[in-house]
Amino acid sequence: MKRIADSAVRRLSLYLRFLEEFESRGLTTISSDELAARGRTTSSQVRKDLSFFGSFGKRGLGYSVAELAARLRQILGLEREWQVIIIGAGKIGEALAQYRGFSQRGFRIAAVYDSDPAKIGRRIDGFVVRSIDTLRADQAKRSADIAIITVPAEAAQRVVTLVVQTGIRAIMNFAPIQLQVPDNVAIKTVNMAMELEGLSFALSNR
Amino acid sequence: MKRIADSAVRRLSLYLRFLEEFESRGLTTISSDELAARGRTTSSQVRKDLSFFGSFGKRGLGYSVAELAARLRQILGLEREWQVIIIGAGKIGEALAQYRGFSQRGFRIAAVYDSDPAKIGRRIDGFVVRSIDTLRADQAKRSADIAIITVPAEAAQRVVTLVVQTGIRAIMNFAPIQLQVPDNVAIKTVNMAMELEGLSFALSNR
DNA sequence: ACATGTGAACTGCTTCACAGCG
DNA sequence: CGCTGTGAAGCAGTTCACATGT
Repeated sequence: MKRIADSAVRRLSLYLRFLEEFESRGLTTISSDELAARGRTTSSQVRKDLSFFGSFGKRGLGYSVAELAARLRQILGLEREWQVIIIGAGKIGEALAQYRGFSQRGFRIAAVYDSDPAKIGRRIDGFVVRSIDTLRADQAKRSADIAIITVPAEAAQRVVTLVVQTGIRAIMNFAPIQLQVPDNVAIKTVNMAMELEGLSFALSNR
Repeated sequence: MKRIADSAVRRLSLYLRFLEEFESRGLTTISSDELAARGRTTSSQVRKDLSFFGSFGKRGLGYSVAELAARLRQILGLEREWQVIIIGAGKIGEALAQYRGFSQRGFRIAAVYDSDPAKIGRRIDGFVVRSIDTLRADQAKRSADIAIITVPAEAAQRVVTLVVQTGIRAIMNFAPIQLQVPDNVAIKTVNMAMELEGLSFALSNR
């Protein structure tokens, strides 16, 4: 099976959002053209993206909203609930711990960790902050699927190495640093300062 | 002038980070090979990216660390300070308001806004939350450059339209929704749930 | 008639390879 | 001789255009 582009997966997520929106408005059928308009892309793009996984549409008619949404959830792995842990109980970790957008989509926050004794044991948004030292033992019984890293840059690589050792295979990194992980671990880095620099560049070059 | 790829601009930001790291270690010269190794790319990629803006290297030698860093700062528009406002004083807005990674790079948080009377006037991390109703008047005298949107999805489009009206030409959006802006406005959307879905996809397809 | 699904064409980013210069 | 700068080649992602099914 040929590898699908990262950008295509992002678009699938988008399409799913739009389908849910259409579904809640009571629409039962949608064309690639309508999906494209909603997502600022082209109808060919939509059809190509979908055709990668099969043929879900009816010629002359379009796609069944419910059916396509279900298929996308399946493709994206959203039929099950994923257990997520947050490492780093600073402001950003705290914000993510209570972010409703995650649980809404089946990402369940299982625990929040930190290494700072002043934070361990504190309660934030319903979670008692646990010591990072308990992570390994916790994972042995609970086994979370995804780790969100919100520790300072200096600590990030050490934390990620530990996280990978406990068997976690997917990481979302908010530390402004490029992390080394084995090939079989998926990692997405969100570097907010870098995004701002992109805007700075855009402002400076017009 | 040919348009440069978005991915290339991201890499320039990365290179600058590495250069600063090298600089602090006292290195004065660096080759495209060494930069590439640090950034998980290739030396040709590095040279191509840089050659887009001129020739900064010395053949047989490499690049002057200080000179290249300065040139990148100039290219990225980081020689000046940018005024940033945050709209939405929820947990995420609050986390960003105090995030040191921004000020470190010359992005100065000028104000935090919200529309909730319960939040307006409250002090968070040194900022008194201002009413969104004062934004237009504030902008007339202060004129921020960049707006970070951390309001709920339902409010985001309305807020962005207002922000654009006040003359802001760069937006970083954390609301999980695709926003409409005029062509002359730069916008970067960070959709954290969508990033997690990318990880979910990766976990489901191995 | 309408909208999908898909090869083929195209566009643009990345990698290669080497001439050019220090 | 080493490393840059850059055309040319290669590759991946996007768009086109049309045959196909309903």
